[in-house]
Amino acid sequence: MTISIDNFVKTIYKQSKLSEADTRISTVAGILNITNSAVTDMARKLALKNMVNYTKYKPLTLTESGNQLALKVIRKHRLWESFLYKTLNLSLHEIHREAEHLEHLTSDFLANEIDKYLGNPSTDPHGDPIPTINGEIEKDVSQILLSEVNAGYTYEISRLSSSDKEFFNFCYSNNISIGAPIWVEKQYGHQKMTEIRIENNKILLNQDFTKFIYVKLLD
Amino acid sequence: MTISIDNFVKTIYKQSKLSEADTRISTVAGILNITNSAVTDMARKLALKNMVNYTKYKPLTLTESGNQLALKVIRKHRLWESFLYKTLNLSLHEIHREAEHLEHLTSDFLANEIDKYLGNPSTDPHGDPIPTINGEIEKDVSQILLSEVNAGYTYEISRLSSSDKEFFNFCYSNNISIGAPIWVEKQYGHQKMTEIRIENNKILLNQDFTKFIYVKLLD
DNA sequence: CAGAATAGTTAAGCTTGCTAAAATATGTAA
DNA sequence: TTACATATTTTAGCAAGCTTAACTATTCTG
Repeated sequence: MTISIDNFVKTIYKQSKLSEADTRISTVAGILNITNSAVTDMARKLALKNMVNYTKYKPLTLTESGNQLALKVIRKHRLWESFLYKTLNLSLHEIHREAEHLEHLTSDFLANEIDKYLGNPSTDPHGDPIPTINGEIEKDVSQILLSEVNAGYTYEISRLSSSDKEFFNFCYSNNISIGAPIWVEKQYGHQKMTEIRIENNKILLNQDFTKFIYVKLLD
Repeated sequence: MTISIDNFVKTIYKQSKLSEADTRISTVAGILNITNSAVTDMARKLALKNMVNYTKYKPLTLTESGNQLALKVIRKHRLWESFLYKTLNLSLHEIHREAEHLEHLTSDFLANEIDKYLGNPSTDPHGDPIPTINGEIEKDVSQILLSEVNAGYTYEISRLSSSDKEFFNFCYSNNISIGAPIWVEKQYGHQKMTEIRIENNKILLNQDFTKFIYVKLLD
């Protein structure tokens, strides 16, 4: 497996979680920053290798072995993030940036040694779950995207699932961090905005934020 | 810079230290496990990029910028070895194997963070010097290859500069480790063998070992 | 110093992972 | 339901990093 293939299946994996219907050629091309034809090309090649299901003009999906590869890459990514965070004390943005590269040249052996060192953590510093060595990933159904929660309740932030520097800068400045309690004041359906109250500050978040923040209902 | 280029300049750098005259196309090809024509090809391309000095039929040498790139790669390699050794407690053979991959996808930023974490070490766990961020590398003239020392003196082992698993297995079994004192009984010039005494055991080492073990004279 | 052995070069060709441009299919709005 | 906009596919082509095979230069040996 090459770095290109790693990134290709990882992208399909993640995009499928967001929207199966929108895991289309042009969407994947946009994320990977390559042309549509390069994506069509790769999709065909990976279909031959039984990693991807490809039907002309249809959204892309992963086969079971494509799925397992994606989970392996994500596992390595999140283990690196955890490891660099713990040892070197880098920021959430920096660990992502470095892990994005290291994930591709990491042996299963090394990933497992890092996992052992960390005590087999279930999540990384962003709160994202770390797939196990067997390719299982925990789906915590109690976690909901902030863009989709009901207004009028208090929640606890459980994941900051972004990779963008500005995102984390904003979160840091506004005390949006994992474990912090927030009150959801109102959801503006049409404008796709969410009004929250955190430490007595009122903040209006758009989907650039609320699609990356997961919360749990506090009872 | 690509992984191929990293490995190419690293190989020329290391081979040049062993023997400038024998830093030839076929020698480099043998080390990289590619054909002579692939080496000629790459040498030409890197000559255009001003990394390598290439004259037909002559040994390869690095330009100043090729040298700097090689030192950067070696720095990252040795920092990774040191970091994995310290945190994960891997063996000398394992750290080499993993660093061999990681060195290529490591940002200067990350290398510097690792360096800071380790307290700017001057050598890695093999005893090999770590180039500085400015591309300087310490040459300790008091260190001599075991293949070249005079018999009849006691030395201290200062470097085990190999990457071979069997090499380290043998060293481990015979208490050959950094810091250990050894008595050099005899040098057999013709057969290229060295007879040493370590912890009252007499061992005859050939050049597969003595070309990778550096020692310092104990006074 | 000739000739053989060895090393190096050149040429042609392959795969991977892309791009650009042209052709075609799909979806949508009038 | 046509017509257009958009998405996708197809075709041609390129650079990197290789290989194999044929050819040529260098070096070693007798």
